[in-house]
Amino acid sequence: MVGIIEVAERAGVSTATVSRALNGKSHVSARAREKVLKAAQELGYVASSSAYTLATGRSKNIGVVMPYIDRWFFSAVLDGAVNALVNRGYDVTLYSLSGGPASRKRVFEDLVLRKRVDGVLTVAVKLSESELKRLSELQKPIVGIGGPIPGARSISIDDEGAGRLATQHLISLGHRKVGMISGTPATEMDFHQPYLRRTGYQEALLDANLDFDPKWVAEADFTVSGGYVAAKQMLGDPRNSPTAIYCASDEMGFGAIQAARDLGLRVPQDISVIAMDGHPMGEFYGLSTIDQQTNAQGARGADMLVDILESGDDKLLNNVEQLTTWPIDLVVRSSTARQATS
Amino acid sequence: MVGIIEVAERAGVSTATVSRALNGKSHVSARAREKVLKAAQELGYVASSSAYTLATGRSKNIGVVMPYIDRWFFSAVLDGAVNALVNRGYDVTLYSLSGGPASRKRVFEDLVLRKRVDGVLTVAVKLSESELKRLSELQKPIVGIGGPIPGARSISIDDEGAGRLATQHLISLGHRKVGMISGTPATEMDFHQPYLRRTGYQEALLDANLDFDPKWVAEADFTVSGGYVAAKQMLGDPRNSPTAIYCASDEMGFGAIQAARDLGLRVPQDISVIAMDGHPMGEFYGLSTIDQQTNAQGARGADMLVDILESGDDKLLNNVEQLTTWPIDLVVRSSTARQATS
DNA sequence: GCAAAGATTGTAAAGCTTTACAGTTTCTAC
DNA sequence: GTAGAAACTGTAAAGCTTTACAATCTTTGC
Repeated sequence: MVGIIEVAERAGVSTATVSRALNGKSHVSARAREKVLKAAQELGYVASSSAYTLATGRSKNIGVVMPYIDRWFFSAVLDGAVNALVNRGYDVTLYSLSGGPASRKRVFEDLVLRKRVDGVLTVAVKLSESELKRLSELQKPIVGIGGPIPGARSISIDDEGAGRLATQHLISLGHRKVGMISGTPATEMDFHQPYLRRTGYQEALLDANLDFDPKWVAEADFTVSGGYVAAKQMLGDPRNSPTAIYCASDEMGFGAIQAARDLGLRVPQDISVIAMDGHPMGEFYGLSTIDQQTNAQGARGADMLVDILESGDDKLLNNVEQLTTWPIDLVVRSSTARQATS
Repeated sequence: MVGIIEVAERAGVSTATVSRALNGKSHVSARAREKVLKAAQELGYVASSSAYTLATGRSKNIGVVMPYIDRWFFSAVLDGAVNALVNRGYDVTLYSLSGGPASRKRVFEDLVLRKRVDGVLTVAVKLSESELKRLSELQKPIVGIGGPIPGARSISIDDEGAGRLATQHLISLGHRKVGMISGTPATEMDFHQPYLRRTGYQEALLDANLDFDPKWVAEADFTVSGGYVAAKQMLGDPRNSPTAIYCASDEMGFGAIQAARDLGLRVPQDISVIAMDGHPMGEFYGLSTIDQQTNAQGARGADMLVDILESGDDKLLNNVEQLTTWPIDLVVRSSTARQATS
């Protein structure tokens, strides 16, 4: 195995100079730097990361913690984060919480403690007081995506505002009977998007002095088939069904569109559907939506984390509560239209 | 920072005994082990992974390399791998190849070399001769998923057989005019699934003495909208359109179903559609498919890798070419049916 | 009770890098 | 030409663990 000593010998300098040259530090003459680079190149030398970490205390590695991996929202955030981090020279180690509370404890106690990561990016995970404390003690910065984290930095859309905006869009098109398919809070998801989005919906109705029929609100599990079942139930009643539906996720929106079609309703002539997320299949299905640029959220969160790490300012590390509200876009496609005058 | 020395002092033993006790090695009396465990618990001690890696040469970390992260197939494999690995005490570091050839080179030269990972799991990535050589030199075992890797272990379905099976299913239902929507090989994907699946399709037609019309084969990019466009084109010609279509991915299948509906064709009465993958939305859309249990492939690949690492048998490490053919299941749903007698 | 074998424990080296500090060289201004 | 400053370079310690080897204790068979 070729180590820094071999490089130093070949270049005819000391290991200290090799280290400085390879890490781009100053106080190295151009000539020495060149010799070192050449020797390292020829030997195919790459510094051992464990020795680097042991010596410096930094791992150039970020831990990403998320409740699911194979759901679209999470994989999109992850993709954005990985790309941003690789650009800045960081690796990503992935921790899933789907193993239940025991694995969750292990993630936070064990893996972070072992100096494996320089910082933690959480997605839709609300840290407990003790988890936060532990990370704080260890000077590990944290950035959360998908909801505010008390005592830490986070990036989140305004879920309530999103619900209101979507609903207002429907109201502005003349709809008076507006339903909603809300999400159910899954156990591993620590935030309250379902609740907040529904609050926004109700406020928009209230502002517009519109009736609110409890039958027009259903809960589903964020999936296509969940949305389908809920929408079919809601739209099936010929005497009292809404003319527009707001779905709390695009996937539920796909299901709702399908349900409408299966009931012989035309979208958008008979029923308007708007959802939210910005799922890539949304364009295909012509689904109007509130786009939250999931990928970019991941990238931004990653960049924030690295900025903190590289600022060198320890004061930035801990106990900074700061919520970055992520902008959302209303994307109007063919699934929403002015209500037919009856 | 609490290190092994503090634990040793508190337990009244040497650091060697602490290390042995904590790592479950033998040659430690029950009494000493108990004292150590207690002291470690009280101090909240966790060994530094960089020091561990430096001393042992093992990182308990697996690198997963894939061309995309936010596409369903890849995130499903990743999910399976992460869960399997966490169960066996390994972390996962994720490398995306979407940054192009430069980042690819960096992944293989740099990151693996730096002793960051004990082994590599690749998904739909064909390693070059030199990449393989480098990994071999470093005694890093490799397992590939999604295609055979010359000179290494891999897990793959029989793509040709899958194409044949799907096509035979359609033929067995009485279809005589069978089309296919094949994938285009994306630059980052190194294997030839598109080609192989199409070969299987053509062989099945040949075996059944059926005509093969070049118009009945289209290429699309594996996405829903790609499948939609291709299917609409193929089904739009009223004089000469197939009565059944085999799509090389479920997402293209969703698009094809939609295209048929938009053309006023009923699925499956007027047109049968079968695809392949086992996408979770397939059940919702009633799409018949060839299920390849993506999640389980990831888990199996991860387990293979850890088995090699923990066998302790160096001969197993390198130059073992071994292809595990992964079983596939024909899942018949409502999108395929016997052809209407005309 | 004792020797030998076996189990347990401790000491210290090894693993590889970064970096503080001290020492050396080069340059500048007079 | 020289003193002083500035830039460069090297030595050696620190970072934390595992583990080979040596030393000590315990058990066993007679």
